[in-house]
Amino acid sequence: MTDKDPTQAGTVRLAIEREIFNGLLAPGDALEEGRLAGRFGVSRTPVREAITQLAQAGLVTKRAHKRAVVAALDPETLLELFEALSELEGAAAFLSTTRMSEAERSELLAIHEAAAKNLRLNGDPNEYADLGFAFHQRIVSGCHNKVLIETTEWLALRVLPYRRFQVVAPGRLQRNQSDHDDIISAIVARDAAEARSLMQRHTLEQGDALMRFIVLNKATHTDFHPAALGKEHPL
Amino acid sequence: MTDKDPTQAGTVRLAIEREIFNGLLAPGDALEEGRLAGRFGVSRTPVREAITQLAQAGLVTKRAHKRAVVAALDPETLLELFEALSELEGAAAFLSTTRMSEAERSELLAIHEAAAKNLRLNGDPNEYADLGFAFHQRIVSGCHNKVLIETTEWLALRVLPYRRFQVVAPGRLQRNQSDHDDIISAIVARDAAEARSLMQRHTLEQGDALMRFIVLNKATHTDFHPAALGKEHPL
DNA sequence: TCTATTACAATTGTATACACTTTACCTTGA
DNA sequence: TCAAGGTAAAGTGTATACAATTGTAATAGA
Repeated sequence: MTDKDPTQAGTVRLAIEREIFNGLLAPGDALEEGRLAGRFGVSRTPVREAITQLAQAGLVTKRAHKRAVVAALDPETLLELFEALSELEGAAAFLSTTRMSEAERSELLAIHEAAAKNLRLNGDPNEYADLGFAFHQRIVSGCHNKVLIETTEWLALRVLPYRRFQVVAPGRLQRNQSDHDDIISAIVARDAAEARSLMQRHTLEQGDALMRFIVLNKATHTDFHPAALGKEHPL
Repeated sequence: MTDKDPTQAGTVRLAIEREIFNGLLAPGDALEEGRLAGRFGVSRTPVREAITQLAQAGLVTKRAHKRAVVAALDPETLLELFEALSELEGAAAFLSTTRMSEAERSELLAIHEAAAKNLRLNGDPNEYADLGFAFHQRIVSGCHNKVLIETTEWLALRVLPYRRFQVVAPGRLQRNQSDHDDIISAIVARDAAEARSLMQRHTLEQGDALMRFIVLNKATHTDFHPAALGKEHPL
């Protein structure tokens, strides 16, 4: 994901990505090329190129002669993202069950153990969230299909800020860990079909839980913006 | 996919896409900004922006200070693309089975019938290929999940030129139609799980068939470029 | 003859200037 | 007061000029 792009356009793109993820730039905010150019100390050209890239990645929306704005994830789109992501992660789990190397499998187990320990000892919830992301990411990368990995991470990138909300939802962490337990069991037992099914349901459930969270808090999509969900993510 | 982008950058992007698909630009060909600008009668700026978009879409590869080149789909990547695509199209078929409206279903059936008729009467193979694409596309769009649709079409775009090869592979058309028959049956019977399974296997089989075709013809990836597979596609 | 170094050409990356479109506000008339 | 039109301001789209980097070929040395 973090490609070493020495050009200013690449640097600016990463900077804007960061600001989107940690809440400095909220969904709906306008991205004015001139203003950003001034803030980053470059001309409009690399800023413009960065925005084009972000638009292609779906993080910002851009229409001709209109200001680019940070993509607003309305509840419907968010649900669609989780649905699509659940299929992709499920597929990855299916393939990973048989394709992961021993080293990859043991690394996955180590991450899972660390998460369990964090939960037992009431550790830092943000650290647990990071381990959770690592868990998903390792299962995805274990499928050894670059296209599938890239596609999955591309979608995961867009829901990442929202996925983190789990840390503030009561009971979600335990439920999350329990799901991970089952997925690990299926993978260890080399039951690929079961791993797919569990993984898919797990990701879908994350989306549903997020939707319930939104409804219960009568929140608009800006209200559950990452900035409102506790500490920012050290990307 | 075909957004009405009135800017020159958008126009140039579509023009380059066309040239990639119909073989004027073969994988590995360099995309020189200045030369393209001259050919299209615009300055380098919109050309550059178009290339950036194409790079983000995966159709061309671009590294800092290096010339952008048309993405070469080596056999491994091609196989990965089909594997990922099979999962996405399978998922779409699963969802479409229960989500398609009556109108959408009957339209799908009409396309399938037209393809069958074309095959019975030994019609134009290129027309059959178009109907085949329409068949897949309708099943995908029937899932009513914009994110899933966009993601699937994004991958399908990259294999589109190669997928067409079926028209010259002996026996593929009949086998293809037979698969479509089964998929239609599952959808009509509202058997979502079966539709997913069949659709996934079908797309995967298309990839495998393409690989066999490559091996049998001892062809490099440039040899089975669309330009060598008969008439170009009127995109 | 082969290799390394260096200068030059070709191409990309960036800045700046300007044209066109959109937006917002203000004026004018009913 | 409100609506409609126009005008100015803001912002994006494009062209062009220049800087920085890379590819290449020629030359010098072993």
